[in-house]
Amino acid sequence: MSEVRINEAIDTLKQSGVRITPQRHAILEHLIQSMTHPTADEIYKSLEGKFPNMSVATVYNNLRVFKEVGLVKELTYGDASSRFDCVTTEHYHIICEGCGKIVDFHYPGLDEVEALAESVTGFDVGHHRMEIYGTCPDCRSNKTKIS
Amino acid sequence: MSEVRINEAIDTLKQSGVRITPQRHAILEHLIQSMTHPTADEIYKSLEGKFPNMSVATVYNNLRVFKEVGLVKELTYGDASSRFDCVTTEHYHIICEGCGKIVDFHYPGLDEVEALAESVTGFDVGHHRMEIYGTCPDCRSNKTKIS
DNA sequence: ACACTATTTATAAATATTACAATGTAAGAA
DNA sequence: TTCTTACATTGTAATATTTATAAATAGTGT
Repeated sequence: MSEVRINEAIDTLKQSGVRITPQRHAILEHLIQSMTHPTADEIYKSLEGKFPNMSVATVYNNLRVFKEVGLVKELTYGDASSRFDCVTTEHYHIICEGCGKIVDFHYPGLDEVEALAESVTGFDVGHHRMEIYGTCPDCRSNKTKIS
Repeated sequence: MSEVRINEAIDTLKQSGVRITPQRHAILEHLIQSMTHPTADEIYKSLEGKFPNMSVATVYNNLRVFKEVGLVKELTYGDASSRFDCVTTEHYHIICEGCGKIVDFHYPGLDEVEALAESVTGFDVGHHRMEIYGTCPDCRSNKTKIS
């Protein structure tokens, strides 16, 4: 279960010399257990019960720490809030333009494209980002009902 | 030259029933001629000379109009300013993590990935976004000099 | 136990973008 | 042409996300 994954994550943190505070544990737990890709504010709000006087800054700080260690990826969306994704296996995201839902889907990894880009542009390639946009089944059926 | 492309873009706008104001013409011209992918603020600043009392809001408004017509794509980067890219041929971007430079590079288009995502998730796929991150030749040579 | 460092908190600040009301401008009808 | 109406622009205020900072707190090692 997610127990295992939390412990793995904590080990990773310890190995990087990051202290495990109660707040960090809770944020990590929330990230791993929630199947959504929460925003910083969603995490903050969902932990208000357990930590009535936790600060939003703490959430942001620790998400940055997790990012630096490589446990978490930030998905940026312009003016809107970033969403945070606990990195486990290699996967991409498909995003519903109707309701904003984000669904994971697996794909081999676009190594070819990286290689080509590298040779064409002379860059040293580090990583890439890919997202697919569309309409999820729920939103599609809602649309057809209306029309 | 870019003359042609500007006229094509203006035709597209006219066909969509969008008025061609001096400001719109200038923003469009700047987008097409500049090989960079400017931010709204960069466009605003670069047109201050010609239009001393143009408002930033005008730039944002018209970029939205251009986006709706499909002439322009917005590249969002979290908290940082969005950049705007005049859509011409199908291409992707490689972005330098050192200096922020964005370089275009052409690639066949990831139709396969879209198809797979569609069948796996049940979404109706509309479009996708892909970006590659790395270090550009300039930044790489700067780094080696220092070390 | 003590000194030192990392972390959290609370608040203020920075920044990008949007909303809104007022003014200006262009296109069509009379 | 002149009136009317709809669209554009301007200027400013508001919103929202994220970061910076300083003070308070907790944890670690000697």
